[in-house]
This record gives sequence, C-alpha cells and structure tokens, in this order.
Amino acid sequence: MRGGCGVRAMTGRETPWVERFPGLSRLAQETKDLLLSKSSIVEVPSGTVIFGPGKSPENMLFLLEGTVRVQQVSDTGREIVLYRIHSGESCVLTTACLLAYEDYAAEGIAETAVRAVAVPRKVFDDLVGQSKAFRDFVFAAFSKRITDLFLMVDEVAFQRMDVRLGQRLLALADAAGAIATTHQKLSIELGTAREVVSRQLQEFQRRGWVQQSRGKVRICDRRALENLVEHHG
Amino acid sequence: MRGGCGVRAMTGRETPWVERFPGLSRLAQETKDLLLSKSSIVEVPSGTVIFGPGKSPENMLFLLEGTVRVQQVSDTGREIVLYRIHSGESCVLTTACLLAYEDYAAEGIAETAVRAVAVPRKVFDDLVGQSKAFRDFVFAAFSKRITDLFLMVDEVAFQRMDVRLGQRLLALADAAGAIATTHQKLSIELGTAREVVSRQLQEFQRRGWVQQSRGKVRICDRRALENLVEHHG
DNA sequence: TGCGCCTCAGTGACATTGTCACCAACGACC
DNA sequence: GGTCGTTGGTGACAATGTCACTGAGGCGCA
Repeated sequence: MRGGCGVRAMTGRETPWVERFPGLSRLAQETKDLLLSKSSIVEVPSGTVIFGPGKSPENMLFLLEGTVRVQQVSDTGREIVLYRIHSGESCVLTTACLLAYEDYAAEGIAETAVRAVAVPRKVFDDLVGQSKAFRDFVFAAFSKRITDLFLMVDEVAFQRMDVRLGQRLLALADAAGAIATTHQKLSIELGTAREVVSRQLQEFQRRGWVQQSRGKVRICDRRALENLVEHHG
Repeated sequence: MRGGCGVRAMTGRETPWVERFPGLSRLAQETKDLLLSKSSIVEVPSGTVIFGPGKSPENMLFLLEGTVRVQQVSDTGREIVLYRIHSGESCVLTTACLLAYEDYAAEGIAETAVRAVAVPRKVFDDLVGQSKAFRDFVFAAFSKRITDLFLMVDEVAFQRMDVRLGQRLLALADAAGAIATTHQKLSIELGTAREVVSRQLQEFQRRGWVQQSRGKVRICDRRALENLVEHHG
C-alpha cells in the first residue's frame, strides 16, 4: 500500500494526485476538479506533531508521501501505537473525530517528512453531500479504521507478547530484514515495557532468529518468526 | 425482524421517534418525514444475535428501547465486550463497518428485548447526501465510537485489573448496588479470565466493599470503589 | 428423599508479563 | 581523557493468565 515511485512524477500535471487514491479515482470529473481546486498541498518535516491534545487539525489530510503515526498517550505516561497512515491513505477519521470530541489523548506524528493534500472541513462536507462515490470512500475509510481497532483490542487483550513482537519486527523490517529502532521504541509499538522487549529479543537472539546491535535489530531467520506468528496468531 | 407492531407504546403521532434522538431532532422537517416514511420498526427478543461473523445487517438501526452488546470473539475462544448501544443511540458504524469489511470477528447481541428503527442502507446514504444536519449526526456517532475505542485500547493495555473491575461493577450496578451476573460474564466484560475476577472479588469482599452470592454481587461500599477508580484511573 | 448432572465459584501451582531499582556499555561532545 | 545522555542488561518482586482440580448449589427426576 505504499506509493513509492510515481510521487515525483506527480508534481507535473499529467497525473493529478486524485488518481493516486484508489477510492477517489472513481469520482466524477467535476468532483475531482472541485477537490483539486479547493485543496492545497502541505509539507511537514519529520517529527511534527500534526494533531494532539489541544491541537486539533482544521483540515482533512490525504497523504501523498510519508507516514503518520497515531499513538495513544496514557495518563500513566505509557504509550501505544494505534495505527499508521501511509501514503495513499486518508486521515478522514482523525479530523472528524477530533472535531466532535475534544477530550482525547491520541496524537498524530509525522514519522517521516510528509507531503499531503489538505482539504478544508467545509469542502470535505460539501463533497460528502454531493458525491456518492466520495461518501463510499469516506465510509470505507471509517470502516477499515474501526475494524482495525477491533482487532487491535483483541490483540492487546489476548495475544502473547512474543507473537506480537514477532509481528512488529516482520512489519517494520526492510527487505534485508534490518530494523533501525530501539527497544524503547519497540515497547511503545506494543504498549509494553522496555524490559519486556529486551527479554523477548534476547530469547529470539538465543534461538538465532535475530541479531542485535545498538539501535538495530536484524532478522536472521524470517521463516522462524513467520512460523511463530502464524502458529499462534 | 419484521416491522409492523411496535405500535403499542410508540402510539400516536404526538412524539415521532425522531425527536428522541438528540442529533436528529435538529433535522429539517422534510428530512424527518423521509426518515419516518422509509423506515420500519423492528423488535427482537433478548439474546438475538443481530450481527456477527457471516451475518451482516442490511439495515442501520436506531435503538428506541433496550441495549445491544458488541463484543469481540477471539480465535483463542476468549471474548471481550467492546461497547454497548443504548436506547437513543445508533448503530451507524456497525453497519457501515460490516458493509465494507467482511472479515471481522465482532458480534452484536440484544442484551434485552430491543425495539429499534431500521433504516435501509439506501435511505441512509440518501440522507447523508441530502442533509448536513444528518451528516453531522452520523459523523458525531462515528467520532464518539472511535474515541471510545482509543480509550478502550488504553484501558486494556495499561489499566490495572482491580480498577477496571471496579469500574464495571459501578457501571453495571442498579440503584441498590445489586448486579445479577456471574464471574464468568464479568470476565468477558473485561477480557480476562474467570479466576482473575474471582480473586479480585474476594479481595473486594475481604475489604467489605462487596458481598457475593451465587450469580450475584452487591456493592456495600460504593464510595470505596469510586475512590479506587478515581485514584488510579 | 436421594441420585445424577450441570453451572458456578474456590484453590494452588506455575508461566507470563509488568514494575522497580540499579548498573554497564556505547557514542557524542567538550 | 572526562562527562553526560542514551541504550540495553539484570534480578527481585508483583500482577495477571493458565491449568487442573475440587466442591457447593440448583434442578430435574425416579
């Protein structure tokens, strides 16, 4: 689900950004034109807090490039990553969400440099009213988010930590199996304590599944991790 | 699942059901009329599985009476209650949800006898298109559900079990402090094991906060439980 | 009444995970 | 070299989850 190439070429007018969103390419030309004319492209550097407690976004974002990490910050100080928005996906829910309920504890952070299309709330609302195709796109986004959150609750409540860590390692690894992250960051991914991650990684290393160095993890036996995840998940 | 009856208590035209939903009473009269004419009232007995794996609802429900419990069933056999829909609330998300993504493991169960208004998918979509007020209602419902799920993840991941049990006891108790439920059912509320609930309740009883008998829990010291919940949650 | 059968709850042993305090290794910087 | 913050390792302990088993209560029925 990542755009990768094509983004650069997008800067020309041969391929308007609308075409890069599977759900939006089906819109009527008139709707696309409205969307294109009333929106603007924003760029934010890596690490920017896009929304958070006391910082509501006024625009709906459609990500062209980069990823946004959404995480819950507990009042106990612990954190957990809820989900990520990748390029080609939209922030539909977060905005609608935060507009209605101000008492939330989640925040969205640009995990990389991000380029996105900002659609003002008003334009968004008009589009939902005018276009059935756009409605379908929006509801599909909401639906996916909610079912994912259902699965997230299930995972946090019932899944073993070694399986969850294995999942994340596989998801975060690049093609060579390398992951540039710390135990601390991995513990936030899973909503657990750093010590737990350290212990699990040591066990994985003892079994020859991964190798560790400061700030890095490398998967040596992808098959074994997949088997762990598959068998118990 | 047929319309028809329900005339019993709904009687007469003095208060159309639309007025009983805070968000809907603001609709234009024309929108209300459309909603009233194109929907039907259904009644389902307690215990009915309204939706679940392999059983998608074709209608959007607005609850007039009763409650629906939505729970996640893990492939490990364990379960956890995600949320409840009370009278005056709508099922917006579940329907939209299940329409788009068939691979879910959540189910909705009528916890009591339920009377509800069934709005066909098509009518719902038209209303979203026509009425800004209806859109606001729908997005507010989605938003509340999503923020609640954020909090749910937070609670499951970080909150102590005694605090969570205390919360549920306070929420489920009637005015006299009585709760008619088993340890097993309480464990499903929290997504934990029965033994854990038994141990916690014993500790609460030892402290004089609750009294237990077969299939029943009675809160003796509501203040103490509130203090537990308040102080650590 | 006594019997069988089911649900409900209690218990102990153990595994997993979370918490806390502390320490050692590493790298950036002066 | 020396200092400092970050990163990761360790052990003790608490909280929670898992498992196997026990017994108490309720209910139908001969």
